Amino acid sequence: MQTERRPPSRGRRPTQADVARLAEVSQTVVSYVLNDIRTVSISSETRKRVQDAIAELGYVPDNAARSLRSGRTMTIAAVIPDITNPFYPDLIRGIQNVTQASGYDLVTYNTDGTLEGEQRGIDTARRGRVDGLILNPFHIDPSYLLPILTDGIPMVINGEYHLNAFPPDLPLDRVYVPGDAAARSIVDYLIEKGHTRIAMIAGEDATPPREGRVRGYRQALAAHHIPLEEALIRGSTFNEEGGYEAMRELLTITPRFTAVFAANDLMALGAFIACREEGIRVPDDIAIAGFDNIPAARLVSPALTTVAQYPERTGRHAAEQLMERLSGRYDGPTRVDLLQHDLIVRESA
Amino acid sequence: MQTERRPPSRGRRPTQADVARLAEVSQTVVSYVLNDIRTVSISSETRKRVQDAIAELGYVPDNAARSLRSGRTMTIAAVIPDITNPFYPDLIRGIQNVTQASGYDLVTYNTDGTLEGEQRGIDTARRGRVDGLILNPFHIDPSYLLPILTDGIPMVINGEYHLNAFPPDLPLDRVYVPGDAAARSIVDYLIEKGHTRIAMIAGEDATPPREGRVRGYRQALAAHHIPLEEALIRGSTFNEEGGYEAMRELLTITPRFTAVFAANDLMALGAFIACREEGIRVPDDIAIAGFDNIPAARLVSPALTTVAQYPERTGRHAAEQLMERLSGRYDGPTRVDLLQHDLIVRESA
DNA sequence: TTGAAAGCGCTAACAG
DNA sequence: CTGTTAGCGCTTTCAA
Repeated sequence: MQTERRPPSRGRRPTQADVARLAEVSQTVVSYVLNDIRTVSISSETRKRVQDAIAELGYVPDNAARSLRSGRTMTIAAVIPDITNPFYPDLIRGIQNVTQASGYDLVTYNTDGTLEGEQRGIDTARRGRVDGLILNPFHIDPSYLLPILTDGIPMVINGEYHLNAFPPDLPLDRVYVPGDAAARSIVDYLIEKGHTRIAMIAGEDATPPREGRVRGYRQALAAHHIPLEEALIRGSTFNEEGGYEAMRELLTITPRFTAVFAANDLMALGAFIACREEGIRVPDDIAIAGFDNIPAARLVSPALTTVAQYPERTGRHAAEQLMERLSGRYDGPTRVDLLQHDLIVRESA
Repeated sequence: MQTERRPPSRGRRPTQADVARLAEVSQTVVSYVLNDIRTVSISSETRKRVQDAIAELGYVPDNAARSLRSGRTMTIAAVIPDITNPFYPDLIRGIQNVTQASGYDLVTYNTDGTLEGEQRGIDTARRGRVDGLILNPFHIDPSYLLPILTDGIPMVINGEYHLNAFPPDLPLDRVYVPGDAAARSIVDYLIEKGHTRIAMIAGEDATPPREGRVRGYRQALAAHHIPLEEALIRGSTFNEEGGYEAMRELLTITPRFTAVFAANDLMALGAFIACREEGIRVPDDIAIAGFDNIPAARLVSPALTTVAQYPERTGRHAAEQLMERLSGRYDGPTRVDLLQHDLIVRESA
């Protein structure tokens, strides 16, 4: 019985049943051939008949049916804040390099750095029954993740997200560059270069990257007995506009600071633009340092001094952790892997 | 009967049947409440009982089952060559802006500019029964797309892909910047600045963007009676490395040309690097022009002269065309929309 | 206003 | 080596 009304122009796609009919075998055999099951053996003659029928009909398996039945989707989801920040495409590419090799599909959710976006990404992921998740959470409450983990869906979190209250036996792993240590290394560098009044363009309020990097900034100042001026720390969105706005506001402060540390490169580039508009020379009047080492960092003028992260490697690592969980090769407690970062001295500071 | 073996750690997720049991209604009613069907009316008391049960169990609908039954996935796919080229994240963002507003999910497939990647993206999309596709094809044979279109799955193609042989009544639309006109505008500009020997870094062989832009380059030279030197046209991949390699090869040619037109900005930036290494001044010794106007273009030094495309707008437009098809608001013949481009003169040429 | 029942296309246990 | 059969979770028709 054909109970539902189909959209008018959509022709019916061939199913395994159609293939079976044409090849004069049962539907089961079609499934066997398709999935290359080795617990049963199919005569090569039958296999050929099936394959011919598949080709003739242009049959393509239906993933919805397949995953409904098998409970697996062969898909993992990556939830990231901003695809237009060059950091994330590299991360995605790293993830994809390993998921693809394992036959997994990757779907990407862009949250725009909002709580709603994160919820939507995670919800949709859950509804879509993805087999695993890679998350860059900014705002989501950890409790939101718990049901997914207890369902047994493995997850890798990239970033210094606070979920210490979680039991250790969940299928959860973590990878991140320690933001405080990395920030300390670059602020230390600025201090060594003689700067004592160093502003910070901190990024969006109450987000893990901001918090780690601000902590490092504070630590570096404290270690050198430089008094902290809260007014020199400026929030903004993590993009070029945010950096531009923050810099404009900072430039109204007198007497003027001599260096700025921006919590990411995009914001540092925005600060460049603000300086250019004001006729402020970088690094002579104000030194500017960034964070991430996006490809543009070495191409701008002056080339940007920054802390390198390795997003492609990060993505690969996160995906590998996930694949180990998915394949059952690892089934232990939460792993926490700290990733490499490097101070990259160029011209801007 | 529970015939299959579940992955050990995965707890069973609540289903509509569980909700129904708890709320003491039939499963049907749960579905009604969930989908807010208005052809039937549910008493507000029943509705409340159902909603409470949903909350209590943390029920989340299963998309695989839903789309298996309904034939709709509420998902569209975008197939793009290279997520790390800043052009594409902007395109994606534009697409997402409109799909999200219509309640559609977006999944992105990265092809790495390969035929296999395109096939994989399209196949997976088809298997996954996405409701629509936005494609940036480089290599795929048009015949590969035909069964999808005749199945009634609408598609928007971004780029000057040759499928003139297609019947006009397929659910297919096209949006693109005419590569030849855009390339002509910038090569014309170079010629007006006095350049007569202009090299071209053309990008990957036999791809639509390359072909359109090379055509424009040839047209501009011809219009000014400048003889074409094939040796000055150099292929490469559409990224920074490709531009770098191509430029190094071009620089071995004597006597040297005075300007280069790169078929995208990433390649132009690679050419910058090659020049820097050789101590060649831009634009004094060699002028360099790009294509795309990626964000980095105005930040590099010298700032890059280029042709602006508007990927965010392009994505939005493509997605709107698709949504019109999907909603039935449009059901006519193929639409072809040409998009705006602008010559952006900066410092590099 | 509610419920029963069919069945989307597929996998996998089991029987032959 | 091949077939029969149940049922994944859901939407939708039809009946009450």
